[in-house]
Amino acid sequence: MDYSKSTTNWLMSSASLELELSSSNGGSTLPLFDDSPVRDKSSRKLGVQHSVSSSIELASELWLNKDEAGALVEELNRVNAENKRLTEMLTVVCENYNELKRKLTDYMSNGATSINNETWISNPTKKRRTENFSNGNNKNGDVESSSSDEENSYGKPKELETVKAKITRVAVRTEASDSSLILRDGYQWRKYGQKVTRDNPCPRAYFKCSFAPTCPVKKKVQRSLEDQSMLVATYEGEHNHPPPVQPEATPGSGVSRSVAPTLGPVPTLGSAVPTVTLDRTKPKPNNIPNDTPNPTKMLSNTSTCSQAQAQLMKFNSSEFQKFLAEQMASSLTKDPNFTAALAAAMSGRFAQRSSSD
DNA sequence: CGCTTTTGACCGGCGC
DNA sequence: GCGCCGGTCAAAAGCG
Repeated sequence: MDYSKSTTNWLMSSASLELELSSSNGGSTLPLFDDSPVRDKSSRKLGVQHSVSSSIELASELWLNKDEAGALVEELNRVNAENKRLTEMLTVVCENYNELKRKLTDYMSNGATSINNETWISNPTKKRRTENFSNGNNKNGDVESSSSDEENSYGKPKELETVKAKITRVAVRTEASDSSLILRDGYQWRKYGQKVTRDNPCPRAYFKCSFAPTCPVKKKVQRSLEDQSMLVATYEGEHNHPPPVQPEATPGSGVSRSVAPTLGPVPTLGSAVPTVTLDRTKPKPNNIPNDTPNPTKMLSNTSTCSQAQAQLMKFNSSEFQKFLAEQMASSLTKDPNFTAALAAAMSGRFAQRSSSD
């Protein structure tokens, strides 16, 4: 499990941060993150330079009025300068990210052992392999080696699965008074069952991803045995669709669906089942919607990681949130489709005005 | 009316 | 083979 990649994916997807980090005069590419996934180069050639030059040509083609074209050029230059400023900000964020990643790697290699919730329950009579929903604590220390297809005892014939289901686990702290088993992670889930299991008196709820009809991802949610304010969710499989763009706004609004904080793609399971702990009891910082992915939460493990958390507090700042919003706006200005649509709309207005004059 | 949740029944794996 | 157990199904109920 690579927490840094999850964070990277979140950063890349949640705020349209696919920026071409080229300076306005040079165009040298600055890598976003050390481990940024390899992307189609052609899809990244969307710098402001392209927008400016093509827009100027477009403007000169569309309008003969030099004043208006000049105003447009001026505006584009302003956007260009803003983009440069944002690029610098993003560079700082990237540096912080890389530093944080390095510290996290050190931390993981030094003290934090992999958390594996998949255990053999020490039962003298039964050796049935069970899950431990008690918040990732391995009671007997007997760690089973990886086997991510543990949940194949379904009632229906197994589908032709050549790839083993990816399993990951997320622990979420909820209000003590909150007895529901709804865990909002940005996806839409359909509950299809609930069971009381032998090792935990709290019922376990079973969910299927309902955002896409063919999505195979399932989720099990159960309260922790030790700390019943902790909800432990186990995700199985990988979403075959992008996360919903609009997470559900408020709990309890409209149809009661289980929509969870966007945790990004279900992380790949290595030899250990990771546990990510979210704390939903704390107040939301700075206008962050309830279901907005939060890098701090995403990287907070069940073990304390004060150094990493301190670093990640930067991501939580209002400045960073503002920065994300600005990046989205910036991404729009760099989209050639958006530019063309804007030009078409403006040309329509100018044509309308000139005809009315 | 359509969708979701609830809940008892059913199925298959596993241990004895 | 039997019983236990986790996981799933599907009819009924609930809800907007």
